[in-house]
Amino acid sequence: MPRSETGSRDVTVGIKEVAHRAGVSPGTVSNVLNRPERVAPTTRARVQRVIEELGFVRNGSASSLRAGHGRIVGLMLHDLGNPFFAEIARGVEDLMSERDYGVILCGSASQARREERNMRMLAEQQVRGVLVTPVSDDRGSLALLRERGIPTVMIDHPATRGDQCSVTVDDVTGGRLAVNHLLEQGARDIVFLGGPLTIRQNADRRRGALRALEETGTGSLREVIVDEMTSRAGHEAAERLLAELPDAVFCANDLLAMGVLRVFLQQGVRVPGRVMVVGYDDIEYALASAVPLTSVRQPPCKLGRIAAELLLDECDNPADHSHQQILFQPELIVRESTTR
Amino acid sequence: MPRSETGSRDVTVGIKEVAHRAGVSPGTVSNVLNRPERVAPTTRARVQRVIEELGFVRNGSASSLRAGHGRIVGLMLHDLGNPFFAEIARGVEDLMSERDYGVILCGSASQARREERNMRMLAEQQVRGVLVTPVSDDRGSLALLRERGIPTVMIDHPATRGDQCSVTVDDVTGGRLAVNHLLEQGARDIVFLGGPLTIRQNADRRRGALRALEETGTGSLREVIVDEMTSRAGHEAAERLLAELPDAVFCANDLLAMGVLRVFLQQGVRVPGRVMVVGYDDIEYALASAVPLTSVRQPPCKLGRIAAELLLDECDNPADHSHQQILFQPELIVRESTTR
DNA sequence: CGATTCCCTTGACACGTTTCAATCCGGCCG
DNA sequence: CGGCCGGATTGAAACGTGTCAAGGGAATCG
Repeated sequence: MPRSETGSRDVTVGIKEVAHRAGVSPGTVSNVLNRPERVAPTTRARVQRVIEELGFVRNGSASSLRAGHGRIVGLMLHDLGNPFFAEIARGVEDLMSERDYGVILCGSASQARREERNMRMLAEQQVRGVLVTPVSDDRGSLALLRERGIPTVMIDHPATRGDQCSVTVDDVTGGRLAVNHLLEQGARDIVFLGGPLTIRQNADRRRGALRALEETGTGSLREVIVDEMTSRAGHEAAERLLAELPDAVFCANDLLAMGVLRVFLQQGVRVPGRVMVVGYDDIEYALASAVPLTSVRQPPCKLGRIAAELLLDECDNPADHSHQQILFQPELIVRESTTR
Repeated sequence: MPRSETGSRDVTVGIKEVAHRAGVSPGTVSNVLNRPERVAPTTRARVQRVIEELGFVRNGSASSLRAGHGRIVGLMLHDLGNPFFAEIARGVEDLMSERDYGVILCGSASQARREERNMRMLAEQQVRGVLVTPVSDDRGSLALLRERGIPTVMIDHPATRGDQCSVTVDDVTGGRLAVNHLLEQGARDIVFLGGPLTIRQNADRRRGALRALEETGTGSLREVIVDEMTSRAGHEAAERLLAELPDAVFCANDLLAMGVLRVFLQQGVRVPGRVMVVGYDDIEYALASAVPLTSVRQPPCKLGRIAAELLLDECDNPADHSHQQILFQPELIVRESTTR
């Protein structure tokens, strides 16, 4: 039976069927879809009407198979539960949606193994490019992509080589701002509470903190390293801190800080009266928390959007694309949690 | 020049190259990838070693083209910036990652037009199925998918017909719980603050609120409807409420509630002393907010995970899959914002 | 020893699109 | 009037994999 005798929609309409109905060749239909300017206006209109009538939807798999890549990019983030990363995702999704690209979302949970597995999956999907907040510096899983000529943009991690773009916020400065502020407020015994130092953000924020101490020649830094950067982890770390309270806690992100804050308040430790707390990221909820949180602000949505723009630029103009390392400066937002 | 004479990896290694090197036919390699049990152990091992050596990565486009679908599902949510939806995304991504599926993430911004455009994109990508928190009831864009035989699971929206699964939380009960509690606490002049009533969640939560009033025969409900369900919108709505303060505000989600809370506290309106505030979703930050927020708890991560399981079940056992409508009961978490 | 069975393996085709060289046609110039 | 040019269209050849009917070989059974 010949397919689609009636005008009704059919699951299986392809470019051929459209071509047949419009009285043109498949090649012309393809041109209408991909380079409309090469098709005569009247023909184009006729084809488009048939497409509409039949409810034709292009088969993306066939398209990417033939073209070598599709209109899809990958986005790999540490933790979707963290509003900071969720905002990055929103920024990316926004721009990609405008440009008619799809986004495959992956969480690495900061584990190199998961990162690598997801990278393989993205490579399989023939993504056009990948945006990633990498787990570590060893460009292991990134190599997998570059081997295959898939452009990569790093978010929140500076590119160490000149062969790719990156969009970063200066974490050393961020750490320095935070600890300088604490020192100015009179804190001396300061705790750095962060995730594994193999993750660059933690290492840099800690380094910034140390630098602030060096520069001023005052104060000392204790370090508490936890596995995850969640409020639960902050909660547990704070309980251990109760035994020997510092003057201030500098947390490597706001989730940790909120966990710390909760324990302190529950236990009657006055914040900032007894201990000051600083967070990082300035997520929306830092402002609204029990004691409004002093935090280092980063612009996550912008980070995502700009990274997405760089990636698409590299995809669309591979010839005259120049790799850029964009560095934002963080901003310290002072609130009650550090002002006595 | 014959390709890949050396042992080094090559971007263009395909199933044929692997087959050649392993001394088998392409069909066998395909079997190793897709139905390993049909291949003799020694052959399988040999092929797998060559795959490893060559760094072969299967071309997903070719695979989906031939098979009719790939290992990718779509996930469409209202708003990635809302932690409630971010948690759903995390639940979905978690399970899909375990099962080696990829997730294409889309935001609808609660707009039917964006929803439909994204649905088309997902259809083009030949996704295996779609998880969606639909914008409205008119199954317009869902029809696009079902026409093409793409399974759909609705999250946080009951299926009106029996041809699909859904995972929902009982929003009417949620609204009733919240307002009952407010009435018990002595509130009479109550404001319902929510997004457009065309979005089912808002309509149901409001309906639950009304039902609570009917059942007890006390109190009255004013309604304030805003466009977006963000803390900014809550902020603006609260400023308008200042002119005529109610006894309590029942917010259709926590973001709104946090916006309201901020304005009240800034303006010296005591919470709960002068006005009580209830939120919805019980996001992580509701607990940590300036006045810990009474809220209606829903299990977003579980919602996402279970929806994902239902979808994969439908994909893998289309024959004996029975469509299920799973309904969770919400739970009222009482905190300071409503306890005088 | 031959027949039968059961696994493994093979090889060619089809999936729907893009691409590109070839063709066609109408108009313009000499 | 003939030749030429340039834009519009054509048609067939890939792209890399999955599928399935058919082939092959070893072991088992009569």
